[in-house]
Amino acid sequence: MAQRPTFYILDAFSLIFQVFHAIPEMTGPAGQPTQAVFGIFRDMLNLLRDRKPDYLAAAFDGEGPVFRSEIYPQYKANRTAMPADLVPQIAVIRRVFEGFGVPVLVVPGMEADDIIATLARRGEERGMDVFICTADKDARQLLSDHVRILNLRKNAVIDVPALLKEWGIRPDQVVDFLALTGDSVDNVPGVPGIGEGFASTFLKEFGTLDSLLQNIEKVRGPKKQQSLREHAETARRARMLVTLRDDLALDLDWETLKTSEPNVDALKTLCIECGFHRFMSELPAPQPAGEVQTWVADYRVVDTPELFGDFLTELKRQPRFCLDTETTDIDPLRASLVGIAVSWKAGLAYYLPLRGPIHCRVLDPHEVLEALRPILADPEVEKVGQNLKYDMLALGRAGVAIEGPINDTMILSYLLESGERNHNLDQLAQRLLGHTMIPITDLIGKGKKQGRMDQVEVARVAAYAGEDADATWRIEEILAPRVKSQGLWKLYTEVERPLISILAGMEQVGVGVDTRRLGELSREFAGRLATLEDNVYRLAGGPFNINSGPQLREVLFEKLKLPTQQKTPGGEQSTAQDILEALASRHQLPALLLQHRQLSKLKSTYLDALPALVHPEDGRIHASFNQGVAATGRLSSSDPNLQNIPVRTEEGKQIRQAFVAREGWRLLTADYSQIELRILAHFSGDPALSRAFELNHDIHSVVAARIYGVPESQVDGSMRRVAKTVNFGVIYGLSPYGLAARLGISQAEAGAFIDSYFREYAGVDQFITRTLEAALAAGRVETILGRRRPISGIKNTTGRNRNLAERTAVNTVIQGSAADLIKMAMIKIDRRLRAQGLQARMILQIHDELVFETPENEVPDLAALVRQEMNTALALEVPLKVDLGAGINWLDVEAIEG
DNA sequence: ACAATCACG
DNA sequence: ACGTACGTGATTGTA
Repeated sequence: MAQRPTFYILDAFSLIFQVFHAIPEMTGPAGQPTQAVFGIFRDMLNLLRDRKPDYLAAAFDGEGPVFRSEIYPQYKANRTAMPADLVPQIAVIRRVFEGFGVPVLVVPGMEADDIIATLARRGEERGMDVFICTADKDARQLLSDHVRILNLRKNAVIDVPALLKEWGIRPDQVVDFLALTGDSVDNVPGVPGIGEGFASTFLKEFGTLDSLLQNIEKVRGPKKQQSLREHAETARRARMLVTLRDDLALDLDWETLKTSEPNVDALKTLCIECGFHRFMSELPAPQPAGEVQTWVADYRVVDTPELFGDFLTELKRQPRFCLDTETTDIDPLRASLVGIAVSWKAGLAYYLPLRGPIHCRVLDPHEVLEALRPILADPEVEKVGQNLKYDMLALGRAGVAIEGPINDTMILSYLLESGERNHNLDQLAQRLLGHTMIPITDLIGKGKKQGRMDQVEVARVAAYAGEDADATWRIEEILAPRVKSQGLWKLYTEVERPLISILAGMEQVGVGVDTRRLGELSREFAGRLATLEDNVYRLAGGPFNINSGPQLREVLFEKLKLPTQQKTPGGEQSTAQDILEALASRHQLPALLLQHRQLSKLKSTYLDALPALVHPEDGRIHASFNQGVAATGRLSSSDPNLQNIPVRTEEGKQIRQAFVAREGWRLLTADYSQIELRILAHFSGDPALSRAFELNHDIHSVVAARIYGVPESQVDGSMRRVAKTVNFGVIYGLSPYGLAARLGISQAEAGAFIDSYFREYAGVDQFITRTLEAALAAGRVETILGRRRPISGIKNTTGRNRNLAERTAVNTVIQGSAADLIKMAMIKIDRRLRAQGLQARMILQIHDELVFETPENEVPDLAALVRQEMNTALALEVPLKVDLGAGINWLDVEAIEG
């Protein structure tokens, strides 16, 4: 059967508003707002690439009065004027459509919806498969066998069966459905008291709105009856408003609606104007013949002893150089060296092959490493690299250390753009040099049949590795001056840079793991899970996959008819923890599900996953501590994440028994007590808060006493719990809604607590105001050591982006300053450990906690040293407090009194 | 690849 | 009138 041609109709304003609100504020090089342009650009790229439409059109609303306003003057009256940031973007978006060759349709006095309806009908009549790209619910009345709705952002298609599933109705019932429920987006009224659920039930029973209104007496519930009687006329009128016209007299030339080649030049110009560098490489057609980006590159393979001798002579003359190691594995602690690339001048690099395919010439690894050793350790020679921690570990494994001054482009980039998650070389090269790097997949492939670097021709590895070293060198020359001129050099040289080798050391040492204990716990949990499953199936009336969201939803909300509480961002009924906890009072099943969830999470994420990550050579786990990820300045941990080992529940805690010190050694833990609240006290200078810390009082009880207005002796557990939640709220960005949700109280009550808190702690209120003012003025916030994070959206005059921006601003100052503090402590402790010649090693960092492994007899010395350095890492206006403990594993630690 | 969920600070 | 607590990473199921 012949494929039907496809016709994609874009509801321009629907898409524009959708992306405008979904994407955080963005600005182009000239400071102009660009996020809606960006979103539409991306949608167009995706649409053309993934769906390859045969026909395309974009519909805009026409100028002039709309016939619906004549039926109902308030139509769309609740729409605020278009946001000021969006207005200038519309013209640019029209250029985007133009550039991609999308015909734009506008009919005076007609809304885009009616144009779309007409296009859809006509397309269907011509035998096309029509897809309407819109977020508008009205469009659902147009659904048919060959007309569907495509949500571009979710890439989800709504068709007739999907409509039946969601609303329980046919397309011809959609207008009646919307007439009942109303449509707040267009200010179509609807019948009060009738939501989607009732509308669906009524239409299933009565078929149409008219039939329903004629049989109001048969409707169950007197209130519903009355509301229907009172608002019958409104509903009839609403139906007229939502009914789309599919009979406009459009003079269509189908030839012009055919998808045409994009105008790459025009789109490129637009990308440059808007600063969309990442799109440049995704544009379909090749570069125009005229100018060619020149990447002058001279990459030399050093594969004979003579060449290596010459290379070494040159290298020794360099005060600084860039290096990049090529290995067999992305995990440096499991990797073997394949080669080393070196550069000290833009456009020039040398590659030293150490391993390769059998027919390729390589150098003697031992000789190369021995020759490099003194240079890599030379305190006078600066080593530049991208993610040097990797090279330190990979070379460390081969017995060679990188010491002395270093310079890391990944970290430089992170300090400049802490909000960016990607500081990898490919992106930096693209952004800063306009150069597209050779993808690693060109060499080793991808997916299942991925090869290894040592099986690739030396010449090809040399081109790849040379480019890496060369690009890194060039990037350092751009970024280092920027970091200096931005006033971030001190933070770089005194905190981030020294931290690199400390983290490498922590990863290299790793942590001991008792895999037998993990196995025992896994078997124990498996047994408990089996029992739980039996009971779950019995209560559910049959077996199903408890881990499957859709299956679980069916059991809870359809089979057992439990009330649905809340939807996920994707529009599904949520089965998250708090929902199940609320449902536990109505049925036995949710409580069992919660237990099952907890145990299966612990088993799969920790008990069963950790043993696989134990290193075969030393039986320890070597996680990564990532320095360039968290936007606030925190570290993160991965492979495995050792910063989220369970501690909050009894079941979870047991897993910590499996993290052990070696024979005769101890684990020593040191955590900052209430670090974020102390930092809040420091910044706010609030006397009440500061005094509580000076007197070493229980902060949650103190706050409880003040917000309840009672003496501390009268604070009970539940008051303390409320105060604790409020305290956390202040750090995260307090709102009545959020506090109410967490405490299970009304927003009004939550608001009262917040007011009370800010009355008692006026300094905190002022700190928040100050922070927001500074954020608004500078577009960014700063931590105690001057680490910066841009706050986008803070200038929005309305809406949720603004609120999010404000919460982010306040939280970043506190969380980021705490991160600065513990980083300082790590550096000072590391120095003291070396200076005093202790054998103890720092092995973990968990945001406000450090874990060390130490010979038992060094415990007292280490404890004193750690306490002192942590307490004095930075001079704050309030005292710091550190809790210490030591034990043979991470669970059974005994407190060390200071 | 993405969404939902949940482990931690 | 909206919908949020901040910051991470891993696992699972599903498309």
